Amino acid sequence: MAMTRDRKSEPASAAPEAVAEKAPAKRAPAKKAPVKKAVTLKEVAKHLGLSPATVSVVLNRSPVADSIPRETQDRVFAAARELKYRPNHLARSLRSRRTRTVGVLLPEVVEPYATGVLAGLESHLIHKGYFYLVASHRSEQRLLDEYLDLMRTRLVEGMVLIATALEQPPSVPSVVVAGHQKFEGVTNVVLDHDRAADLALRHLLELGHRKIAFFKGQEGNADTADRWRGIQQCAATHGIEIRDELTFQLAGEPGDEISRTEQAFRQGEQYGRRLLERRDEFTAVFAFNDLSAIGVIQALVSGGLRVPEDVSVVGFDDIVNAQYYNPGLTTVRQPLHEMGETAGRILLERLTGEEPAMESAAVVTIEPELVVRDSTAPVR
Amino acid sequence: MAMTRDRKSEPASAAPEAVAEKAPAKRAPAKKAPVKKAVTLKEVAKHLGLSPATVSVVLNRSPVADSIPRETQDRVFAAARELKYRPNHLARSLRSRRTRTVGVLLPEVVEPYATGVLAGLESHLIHKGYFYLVASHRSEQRLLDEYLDLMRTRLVEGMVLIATALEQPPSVPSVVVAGHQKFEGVTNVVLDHDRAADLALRHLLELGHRKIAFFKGQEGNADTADRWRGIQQCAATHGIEIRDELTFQLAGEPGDEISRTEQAFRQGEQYGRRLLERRDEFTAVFAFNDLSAIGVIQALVSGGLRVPEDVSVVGFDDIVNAQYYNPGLTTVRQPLHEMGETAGRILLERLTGEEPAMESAAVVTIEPELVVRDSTAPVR
DNA sequence: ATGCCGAAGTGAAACGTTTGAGTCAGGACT
DNA sequence: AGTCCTGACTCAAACGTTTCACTTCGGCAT
Repeated sequence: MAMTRDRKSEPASAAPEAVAEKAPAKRAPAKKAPVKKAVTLKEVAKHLGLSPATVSVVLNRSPVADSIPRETQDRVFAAARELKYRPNHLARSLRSRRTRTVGVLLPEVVEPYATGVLAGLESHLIHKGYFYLVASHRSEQRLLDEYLDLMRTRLVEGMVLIATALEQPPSVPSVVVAGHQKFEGVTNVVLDHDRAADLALRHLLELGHRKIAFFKGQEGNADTADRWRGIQQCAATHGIEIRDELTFQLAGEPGDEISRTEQAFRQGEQYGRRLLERRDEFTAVFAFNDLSAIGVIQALVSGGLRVPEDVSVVGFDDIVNAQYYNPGLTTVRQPLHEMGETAGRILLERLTGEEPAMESAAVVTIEPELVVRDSTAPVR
Repeated sequence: MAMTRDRKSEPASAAPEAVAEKAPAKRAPAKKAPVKKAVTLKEVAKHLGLSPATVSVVLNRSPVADSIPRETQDRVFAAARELKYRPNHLARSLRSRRTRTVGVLLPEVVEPYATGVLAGLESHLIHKGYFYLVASHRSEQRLLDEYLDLMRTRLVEGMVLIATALEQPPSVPSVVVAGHQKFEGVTNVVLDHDRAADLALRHLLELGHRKIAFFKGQEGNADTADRWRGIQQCAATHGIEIRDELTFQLAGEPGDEISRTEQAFRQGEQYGRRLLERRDEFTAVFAFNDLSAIGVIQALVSGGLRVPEDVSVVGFDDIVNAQYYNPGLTTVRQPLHEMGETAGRILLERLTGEEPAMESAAVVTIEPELVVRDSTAPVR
C-alpha cells in the first residue's frame, strides 16, 4: 500500500532538460555544472587493463583474490586510491543483497531513554560499517506499521526497536530493547528488573525506610509489568508492605500532544500532592522514572516537606536531569549506552554469523546500577 | 548468507538444482527456511500480461502513463496490492539516481540540542518520503571527515549538519543548523542572536538589573561568536557595562571523555564559585546555555545565595532540564523543532525544486522566544 | 489505397556492482 | 605425450528498476 506514496510535491512535469536549458539561460557567467561523475569500477579496471571482476575481487578482499599476486593487488589498490574510486553502495547492495543498513524504531527521538540507547547502538553499528535509518512512531500503532513497511521497502537487514512493542513477528531479524513479547527471530534486551528493585529497596531499607510509596509505569510501557513484578517480589522477600493507597499508576495516552516526558513529570507532581495528604504514612518514594521522581519532589517540597530530610526519593533511569537536579537524584541507572551496544552487537552477530538469522526467541538481561546521590537519607 | 538462496527461483533461472542438492545435504533436521522472496516488478507484469515498463510507469504515476487507460491502471494497482508488491528501493535508486536519503551529522546523538533539531527534521523528511542516516562525530574532525565520506558513498542526496562546522564546501547540497561559514551550496539556519540577546537583556533590565555577569560559549561552538556579538551590541544599546571580571568563557576540548553536556554544567558550577567571591558586584547572570545556568545556580545556592531572590539567572536553549529544574529556569528558547523542520524543508526544496541545487550561500534566521520561569525576579 | 495520428503499450539498454563458471598458459607428474 | 594442476584472470549473467525510443493497430482524412 505504501508504494503509492509519491507526494504531489513532485514537480514531475519539470523535464530534465529544463534544468539544462536554464543554466545557460539564467546566469551567463554561471559555471558549467561540473557534475562530478563518480568514477566507477569499470573505469578503474580499464585504467589498469584488468577486468572489473578482478578489481572487485581484490578491492573486497574476497577469498577468491587469494590467487592474485601481491603485486597486482597493490596496483589495484593504488589505482583505486589515485582515481578516488568509491564503490557505489546501491549497486553493491543490489547485487550482493546486503544493504549494511538497519532500521531503528523508537517512540520519540527526543526521549533521553531512546537517545541513550541509540548512542550505544550507533557506536557499534558504524564501527562495523553499518548505518541505520530512524523513525519515531510517537507510540501510534498506525505510524509504527507504516514505518515497518517503509523500512522493509528500504531493505534494512535487521531492526532495532527501542521501547517499542511489536504486534507481529518482524520480517527481518530484530532486537527489541525493553521488549517483553517473544517472537521467533527477535531477541529482547531487557534490564534485570528484579535486581533493580532489589538495589533500590535494599538501599531504602538500609536507610531505615519501611513505609514506601510506589509508582507503577504506564500500561503501555514495556517495562511496567516486569518492574512491578520485581518490586512485589522483592518487597515480599524483605517484608515490606505495599499499600494500595501509596501506589500510583502513571497513565498516558499514546499520541497525546503532551509528550510522555512531560506527562511523567506532571503525574509525579500530581501524585506528590496526593501524597501530601498522607504525609505521615510514608517516608520514601520509589518512582517509576526520573521525571516522575522529580515531579514528586517538586510537589513534596512545595508542600513543605524536605527531600531528603523528611522524605527520600528514588528515581529510575538516570537521565541527565537526575544528575543536575537539586537535590541530585538517587536513582537506578539503566546502562542505556551498553544496552544499545549490546543490541547492535547481537543484531550484527545474527546478520553476519553462521547461525541461522531467524532463531527462536532469546533474551539478554542487562544489570542495572544504583546511583546514590542526595535525594535519599536515613529515615529521621 | 548462503541460506538466502531459495527454491522459488526455479522458473526464471537455470541451475536451481545446485540449491536443491545443498538443502537436504547440510542439515536434515533444520527447518525449511521460508525465506520470503520479495515479489518483483517483473512478476507483477507477468501476472498482468503486461510489460514491466508499463507497470513501472503506472505505479510511478509517471506523466508517460497518461496515455494508458484508466482501466488498465486500475488493474495494475489492484495486482500490485494483491501480490503485495513492494518496489525495491535499491534498484529504483540505482537507476533513477535518487536515493531519497539524506545524511545527518551531529556532535552527539544524546545532546538535547541535536535531538530537538533532529525531531523536527525527521518529521519533515519522513512526511516527504525521505529517510536519513545519522552519524555522531563527537566533535572530532577525523570522524567528521570519515562520516562525510561514508555518506557520500551511501549516495545521500543532501546533508544536514547540526551544530557542526564544515571545513570545505560539501559534495552535495547541505543545510547547516547553527552554521556560520558561508559556502556555495549550503544554507545556514541560524537563530537570531541579536534578538535573543535583546529578549534576555531587556527582561533583566525591566526587572531592574544593571550589573550582569555573562558566559561566553566555547570557542568551537558555532553560536558563540554570533551570540556574543549580539550581547555586546545590545548591552551597548541599553548602556549595560560588560565587565571582564564578570565574563566567563566556557572551554571544552573536542573529544574529551566527559561529554560537552557535563562540561557545561561543571563549568557553570566552577564559575559560580568564582562569582561568589564578587557577590556584591552583580545581581544577574546570563548564561550561555541551560546546563551552565543550572551549574551556576547550583554553585550560588551552595554558597548561600538564593535564586532568584538574590541573583537572577537566565539560561539559553530551553532544554527539558530547564523546565523541570528547581527553580524553573528563565531561558531563551530556541525553537529547535522548527529549526529542524526548516532545515528539512529547505534542503528538500533544493533537491526537488527547479532551482539549481547548488546555489550561492544563503542564511535563514529563526526567531527565539523568551520563556520566563522562576529563576529571575526584580532586583532586591 | 495511402498517409498520418494518437492510443497503448513494448524492448532493451542502462545503473554499477558481485559472482559462479570458465579460460588459458605453463609447469609437474605419470 | 598426455593428463592434471594451479595461478591469474576474464565472461557474462544477474540484481530490480527506470527510461527513451520504438512498434503496432485501428481509425480517419485525403
